Amino acid sequence: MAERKHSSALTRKLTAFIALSPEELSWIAELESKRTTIKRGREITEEGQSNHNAYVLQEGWAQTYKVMPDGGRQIIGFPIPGDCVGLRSVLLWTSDHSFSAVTDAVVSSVPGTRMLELFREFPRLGAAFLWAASRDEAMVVEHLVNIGRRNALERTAHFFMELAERLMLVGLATETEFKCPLNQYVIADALGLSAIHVNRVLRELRELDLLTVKTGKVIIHDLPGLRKLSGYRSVNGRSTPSIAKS
Amino acid sequence: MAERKHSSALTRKLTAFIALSPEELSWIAELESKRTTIKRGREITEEGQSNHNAYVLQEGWAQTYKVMPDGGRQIIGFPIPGDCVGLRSVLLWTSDHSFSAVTDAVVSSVPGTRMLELFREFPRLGAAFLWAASRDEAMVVEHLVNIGRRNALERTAHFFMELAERLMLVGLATETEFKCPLNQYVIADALGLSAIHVNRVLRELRELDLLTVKTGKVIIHDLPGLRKLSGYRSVNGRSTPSIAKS
DNA sequence: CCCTGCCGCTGATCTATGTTAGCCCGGACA
DNA sequence: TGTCCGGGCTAACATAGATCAGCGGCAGGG
Repeated sequence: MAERKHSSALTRKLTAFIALSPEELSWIAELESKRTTIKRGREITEEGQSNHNAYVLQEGWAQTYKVMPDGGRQIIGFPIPGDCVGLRSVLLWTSDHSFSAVTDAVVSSVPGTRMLELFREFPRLGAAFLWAASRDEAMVVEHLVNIGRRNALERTAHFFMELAERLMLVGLATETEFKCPLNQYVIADALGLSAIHVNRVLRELRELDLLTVKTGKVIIHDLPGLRKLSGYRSVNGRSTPSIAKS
Repeated sequence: MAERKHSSALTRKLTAFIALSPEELSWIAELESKRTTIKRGREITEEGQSNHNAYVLQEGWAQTYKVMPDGGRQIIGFPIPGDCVGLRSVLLWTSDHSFSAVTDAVVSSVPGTRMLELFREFPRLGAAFLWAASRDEAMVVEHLVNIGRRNALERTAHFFMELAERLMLVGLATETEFKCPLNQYVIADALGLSAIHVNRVLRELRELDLLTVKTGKVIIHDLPGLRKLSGYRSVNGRSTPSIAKS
């Protein structure tokens, strides 16, 4: 939709909320300039460190999660390009989750102190990041409701609906299919289920002619059916009140 | 700890992160000036409205939640005095959850537009609210992990540990007890369990001499035991990197 | 005073999901 | 070419937690 000038995913996202000055834009660009490639599976932050970076995901899939004492883990979310990870840790001065690459990925890492400087120098960016953080929080809340109050079938369906919609917004999905590198173990850790049960549920979704999940690819057979089953409500509508005067 | 001058709970919270100018303080004070009392059980925002207010809880207990199509609901959190509710809805331009009073409560309501003006006039407050929002998000994440990866007993124990710690920070709990107006149905909706099962679990916690939950009051018998059972990790440490120069 | 409704509490049963223990296939690698 | 490994897949069995049905106490209101 929006004509995408050649700009980073992050600035494209933020400008949806607030018009950024050239100076602000160039600072952000500089923050993002230091890019690193990370191999799939690599963990980027561990819980409990105390000197923090923030990361902007540029390419690839990642996951944020917490590990339990018994070795299990709960995946919080799957950042996609343009998403910011670890800002919370910077602000709260305590790393409360881990972050790793699901596929090979490219990230820019920003020292926490730089991030705080940025807010000092360009306070308007505080509001912009607040808006972005609110979107993230809304996603976590949705995830919470999904796990707390839906059974495995609805839950899984809902999960893929949400994923599809997010990816569509970035042009990475169509109405009928999208690429998806998540295996059943990862899906299980995200949905609070066992991998075995995920397998059963995926089979059932397939048998109901709703959704087929193969390695690397998801095919949507019956969108209205899925929507009905999962109680999914799209989060559309203009999502930008726009605090910029003009 | 901090000598509390007579200031609102909200400003006390925000100044923990950033030093506010007198002008900023007075604006916030004005925002908070319009107070309303709401009766217990009253719902303040419904999902799906489209003209939004933000609320600052001043006194009493509240709950934020989503209702499911089948009538069930998932409680997201229990704001306590000083917490801001509905900011997300204002920023995202879509009310994604409901909010109601658990006890009689006092709130200040702030029209969304005022809130946005505030960020335009005093951009530094954007960073301050971003910090506050990060704290909220961390709580939701913790809640997500709790529901996704702990069984009913651990989950319930963890829930009360967290509650106790939050209330202690505001001086509303001691190491051994605190007032708590939540009944078993509400606890169930928060933990993603049935009320019946909550009852059983509370009985078990009592029989294990860990925790007694009575109407209106929670008594902690064995803090280390609870901590061990629930895998609770305190979220202490200075939680303020402080972006203010001085 | 009795009625009503809320809340805590319980036992019996049912079911969704976890656990254990595998098989099979395809791709990477020696 | 064979072996190893990750991942999808399955069946049999175990169990945590939901559901159903109901009791009793207590506070508020007519």
